[in-house]
Amino acid sequence: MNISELSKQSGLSTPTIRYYEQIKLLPKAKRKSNGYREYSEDDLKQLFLIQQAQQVGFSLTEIKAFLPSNVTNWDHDILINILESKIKDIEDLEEKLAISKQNLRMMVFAINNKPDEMTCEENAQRLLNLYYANDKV
Amino acid sequence: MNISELSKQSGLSTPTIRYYEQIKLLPKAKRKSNGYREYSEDDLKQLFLIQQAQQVGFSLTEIKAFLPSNVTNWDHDILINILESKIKDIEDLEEKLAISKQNLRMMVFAINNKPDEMTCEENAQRLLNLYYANDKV
DNA sequence: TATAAGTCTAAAGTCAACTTTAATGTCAAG
DNA sequence: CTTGACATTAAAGTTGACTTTAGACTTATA
Repeated sequence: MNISELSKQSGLSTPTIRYYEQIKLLPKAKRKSNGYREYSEDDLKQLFLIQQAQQVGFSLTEIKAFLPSNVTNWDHDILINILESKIKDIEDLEEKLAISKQNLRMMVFAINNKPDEMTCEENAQRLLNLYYANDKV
Repeated sequence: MNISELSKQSGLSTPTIRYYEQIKLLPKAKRKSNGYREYSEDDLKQLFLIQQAQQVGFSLTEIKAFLPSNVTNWDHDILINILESKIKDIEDLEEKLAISKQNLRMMVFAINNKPDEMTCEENAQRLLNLYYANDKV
């Protein structure tokens, strides 16, 4: 398929796809006789993979390290270590998310239950303290 | 406390703290007679709050919107909506994290269980397909 | 066959989130 | 009373991840 088709299917713009090739996040694309890039389903899969990793907070440089295509030459033990440290990163992030969610819920609660005689400023102070109390847990 | 003390306790550099003031993520700091900024525990709490929100993927602009200090003038219903949409964002992210973790685990598994007769290239292809299969679930 | 739509490249521009630089002022220790 | 650590500002520079621009070529449509 042409680049615009890959763009449509992946949801990434054509310049982004070319940019990914440039920074070696995608292999150099095969070219048709006219010079146009030619893509396969595998490229599409790889773009999905990249987007997914990106959404959970990995930088493009980090992603490069564990793309299957880059993985083939690697020492298996090192690779497994990288992967497991990524899993650990995700688990750390999951914990942080849980805390943040808790904080946001507390905020909603505090706003819904502001004592009538409290000013907005006092309530803001109260919120900050609620947050902080939770951070320390 | 002085800016360097706040820096130490918050883990943010002093230029970052000044930058946050500039973009109004922190209120204009009180000044001592010599012009030095003077900070309180509340500022520290706010910096922790900011860092936490940032770690879970909110931009500084987004964070500004739901800082207690900016929240005081807001319409409660709008604010509650913002907060609940943030909670929703976190829950979406949690789902993505779970999928990614699953994918990474699959990758570890695939690497540990590469059939002996398979080349690295074939295994890379196999990995990509495993990922993709999982994305589609 | 002209015109629009798609592709190419290289290079420059953008935006967020900082960091660095430069020039100057203040304070604490020897 | 000077030296070194800390403070101030405004402005410029950096990095990551793209996007936009410009000029040229190709392909599909009226």
